Amino acid sequence: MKQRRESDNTSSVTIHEVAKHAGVSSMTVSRVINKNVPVREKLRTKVLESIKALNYIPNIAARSTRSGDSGIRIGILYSHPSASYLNEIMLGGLEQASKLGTQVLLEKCGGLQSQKTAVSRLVEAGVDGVILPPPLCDSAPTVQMLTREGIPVLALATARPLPMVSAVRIDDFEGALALTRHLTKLGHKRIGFIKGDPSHTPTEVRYEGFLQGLDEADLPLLDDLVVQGMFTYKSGLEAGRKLLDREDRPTAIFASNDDMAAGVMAVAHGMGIHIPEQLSICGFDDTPVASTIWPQLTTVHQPIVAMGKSAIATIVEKIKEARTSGQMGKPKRQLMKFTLMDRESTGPAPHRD
Amino acid sequence: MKQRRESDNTSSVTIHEVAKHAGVSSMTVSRVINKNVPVREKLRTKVLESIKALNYIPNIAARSTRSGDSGIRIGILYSHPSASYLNEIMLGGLEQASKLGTQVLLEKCGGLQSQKTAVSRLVEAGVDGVILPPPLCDSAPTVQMLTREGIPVLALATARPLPMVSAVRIDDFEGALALTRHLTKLGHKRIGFIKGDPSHTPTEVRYEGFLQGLDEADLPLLDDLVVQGMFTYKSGLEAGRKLLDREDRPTAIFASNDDMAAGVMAVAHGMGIHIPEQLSICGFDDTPVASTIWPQLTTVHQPIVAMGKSAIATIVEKIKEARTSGQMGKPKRQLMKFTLMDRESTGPAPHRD
DNA sequence: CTGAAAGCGCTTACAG
DNA sequence: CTGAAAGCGCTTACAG
Repeated sequence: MKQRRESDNTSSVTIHEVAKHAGVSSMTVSRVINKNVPVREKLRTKVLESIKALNYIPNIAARSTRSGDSGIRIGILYSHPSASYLNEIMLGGLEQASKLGTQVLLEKCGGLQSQKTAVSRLVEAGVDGVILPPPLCDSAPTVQMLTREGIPVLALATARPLPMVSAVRIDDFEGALALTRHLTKLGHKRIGFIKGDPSHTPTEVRYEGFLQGLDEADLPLLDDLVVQGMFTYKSGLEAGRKLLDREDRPTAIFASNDDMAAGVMAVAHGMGIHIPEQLSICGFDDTPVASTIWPQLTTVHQPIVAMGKSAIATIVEKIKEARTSGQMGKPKRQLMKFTLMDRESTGPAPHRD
Repeated sequence: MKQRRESDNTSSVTIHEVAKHAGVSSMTVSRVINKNVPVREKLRTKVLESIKALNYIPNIAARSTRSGDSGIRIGILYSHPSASYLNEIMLGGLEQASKLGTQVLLEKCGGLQSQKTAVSRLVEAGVDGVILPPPLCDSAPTVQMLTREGIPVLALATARPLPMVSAVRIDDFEGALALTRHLTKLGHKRIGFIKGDPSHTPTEVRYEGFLQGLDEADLPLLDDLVVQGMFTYKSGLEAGRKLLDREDRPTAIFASNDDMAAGVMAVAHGMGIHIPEQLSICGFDDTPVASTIWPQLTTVHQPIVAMGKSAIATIVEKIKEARTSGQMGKPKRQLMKFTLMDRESTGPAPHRD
């Protein structure tokens, strides 16, 4: 283990000390750090060595004062504080914001009236852009209020972005399709499906992905195996009972999110149905509950933290663009990669009795 | 709704513009913003008005360059990345760090060997302090490696802080006691208890709180109703079966954390036991699963986000103190308030048959 | 209690 | 490709 630097209890290494050590100007060090500018290879190497030798890490706060990002204020307007994805969005958002030196304002709201108030507060606070996590990401009135004020809006994790808004999201259709293929490849033919809250855009899109998956495998849609849910654990419990408490129950159930899948699993546990031997279950989102329960849930992972980061980065770009060009411009759309998490809650279809 | 400022697409309001507007110097504005310094009431009012009129918000990044916090680097060393509390710790930590302009380095590790490597990396990166979330908060070897390097350590959410480390935590004993009182007041006399992982300090302390609660209610400890768990959902499932699959089952079960409580609940659902009418269940921590499952779980809320914030603030103070005095000094200990979340999983004890 | 000056660590803009 | 100067928005340290 290395010795601590003597100077440690006074302050950190600055760019100037690195410059001195490397025998160049601070500007050259700055250029090396910030990549994208050409520096002669010889100098670059020397600087890099000095950085290592002195254990230099750039002071982000100082950087952002000058680079212009630091004046930017982003609002995050949310309406569903208990949702487990919200923490992760904030986590990614704050991390990115601190990198950019951007400020973040959190604003909570409930119904439509309170959305108006919340938007006013954000406008008064002078935000330069607003990020809308689900379910607000699909709220036309909110988007309209913001847009009318000339404030760029970014919808996070929506399945179908509204016309004028930027968006960071995954392809819900492809995600559901991948999950369905996973089940059909395991030999499942009787697959139950639990829909989500009809007012959320991913609900329909995920269902469409499921249908496509059945189609590809030449499987018919079994109407009575499609049940309406509300994205809640409790609705999963109820849907699970409907699907499992029958003679010809499905060999697999695709719940439109993890919470509902967890509900189904509790019902199955209760009926003494072994998972995955007798029943495969999968969810969607890969929220914390997916790896809490047993067996752990096969699901589609949304990279929420990364999406939170990207949301900040994207809207900051949008804002700077607008400042430069003086007009709103086209919305930015970012599609993130999802991951199929093949865990223990799915397995080969049981043999016919 | 207010009109957007004309200047909005160029930049934010600065302290100087406020000063001009109020007819004072920037220093006076700075003093008003930063509270703790005396300013004549008349001037203060004028400044406050100007701040409001111009909609001024201080630029945190700029502030921290000068105020000295900005050079500080804090490491967060964690070993259990999937734990649901980790996100919240990070959330609070990053938020506070961005306020202070402090930088945060995340470092992940596994077993003891990898802890050594991780500590080396943090030391090389020149961190000025390290925060240890559970379960590393109780790892004597890790603490020792860090302390030997002269780096202040802060243990987060430990039940019993090691000698030389600072700590931010709740009182696990009082929390468990409050929960037990809640149950005994509801008339429960046969209360099952599921212990946590024996290697974590909260395990024993929560158990002691439970014992104290029984004692206060003049209830005997029923040995066969105390079951060992491991803080996992699966261990809760197994413990739940042990406790419920018997003639004289308890009327209430106190699981040492929420994940295990969720496991017990799944077992109860499976056996057709109604909650809370026939069985009360409570957990500990108030992690996301507590409000996901149904019925929602009565539990003890740890203010994790606030604890993450406080951890950064506390260790930054510690570091500045050490820089000033030139020596380590006493560890700082911060006790946060917990909240008893009385939800739907607990109710009056059922009548004797 | 108030202010003018200097400086935090970095980057932008201007020269070469 | 490289550097000297100026400046980001704020606070510290020094005068009054």
